[in-house]
Amino acid sequence: MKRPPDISINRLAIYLRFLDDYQAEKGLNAKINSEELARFLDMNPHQIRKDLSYFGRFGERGVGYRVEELRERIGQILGLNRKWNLCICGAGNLGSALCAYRGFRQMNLNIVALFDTDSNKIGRRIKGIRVFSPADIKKIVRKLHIDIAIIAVPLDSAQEIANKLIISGIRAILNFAPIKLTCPRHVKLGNVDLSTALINLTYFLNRPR
Amino acid sequence: MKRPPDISINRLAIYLRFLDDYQAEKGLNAKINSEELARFLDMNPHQIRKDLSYFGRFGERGVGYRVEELRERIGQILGLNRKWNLCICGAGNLGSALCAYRGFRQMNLNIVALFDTDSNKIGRRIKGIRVFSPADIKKIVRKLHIDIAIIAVPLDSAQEIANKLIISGIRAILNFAPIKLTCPRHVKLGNVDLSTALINLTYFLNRPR
DNA sequence: GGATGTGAATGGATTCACAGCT
DNA sequence: AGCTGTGAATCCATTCACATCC
Repeated sequence: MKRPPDISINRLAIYLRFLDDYQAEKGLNAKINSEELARFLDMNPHQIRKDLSYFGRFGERGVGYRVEELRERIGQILGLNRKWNLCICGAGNLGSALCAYRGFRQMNLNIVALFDTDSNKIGRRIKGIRVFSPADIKKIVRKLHIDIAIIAVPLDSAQEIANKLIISGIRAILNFAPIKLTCPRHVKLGNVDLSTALINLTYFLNRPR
Repeated sequence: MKRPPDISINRLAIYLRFLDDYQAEKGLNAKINSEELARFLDMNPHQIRKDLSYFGRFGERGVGYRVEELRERIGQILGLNRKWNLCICGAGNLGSALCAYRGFRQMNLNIVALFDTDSNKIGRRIKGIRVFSPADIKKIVRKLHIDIAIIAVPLDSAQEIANKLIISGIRAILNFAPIKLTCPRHVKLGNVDLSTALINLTYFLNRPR
């Protein structure tokens, strides 16, 4: 059995979200097979089975998957059966949007602090989340046991904030600024670029047909 | 010469953004070769040359690339040498954040309308962008010649809004709601999922090391 | 000489097809 | 009988190596 590709891990998250909804609708004893699941998610059933096979055996041959069990086990694999504490750096629109994002809470991802340089915001709450000064990153990360930081600050301050996070002992950073951050090996770095998806569309619209 | 893979197109956008900045710093006659470019972007120079080769010839052998020319031609390929009109459906935090996102304006992507069901917002402006009722989507899309719509509404109303956009004659949709939208072939659909990137991190943190 | 551009080789991911279980 | 789980086959992307041209 080979090491699962990153992209399979992404897809597990998609399966999990669907199974949550499906179970909410169909109840605790719901069953589903790879073909139905594929139809719902507009995917290939072979791929779903292959993705799962990297992590173990989850179904009953001749029957399919018990939704509750599959949900539980994917949660375990993704580390979503425990709570994670997150902070968001940058209390602008993007930071606020992420604070309010329902998908996080549902996945056991709890935002416990915001950081912003704006002294009008420091000490107040946004979406119920307390705003701190970036000068206090180290203190707060330790005190609140923050595992993951999200960088939602402007381009120019992204690396500076990242450095503060790194010395605070954070374990992972998700960066929304359109820049390649440099980061030591022991801090896991993820990136989201909001504009590339859009530029893909302009490319397709621009092509002569 | 084969059809360029989608992922090469994404990378062109990354090259373009870098070249914009690089030219701003180094001036109109700047030159760069694939090795330097790769170093800046933390990539492999072979990959950069391969990506470019799908679309034509851009450099001078023995010299490298003239930044201005490369910038111009990548812009052409991606359709970013013309303006695009966008609308954003959902004037919540995410919609507002996207309105304020500097990266769009810089790439000739102009947000010209917001749509929201909240009657307190309709008729007002957010970040300088006028808010309209979703009932007026068809009228406004045509009047303002909107090419691309961004869906930043809650999960439950995403498909409904998508349907309105589809009948309005929109050409492309970028969906931020965590759901697979159904969409006719002639409307190009892109998806951005904010939580998968995060869940990738929890997976890595969760793995025994 | 020196860097591009590109076929060929390698490495990964997806799809297939069927053995293996229930 | 029927669906999972998985090696093998295919397909696609990345990396390499060098012929090519300024």
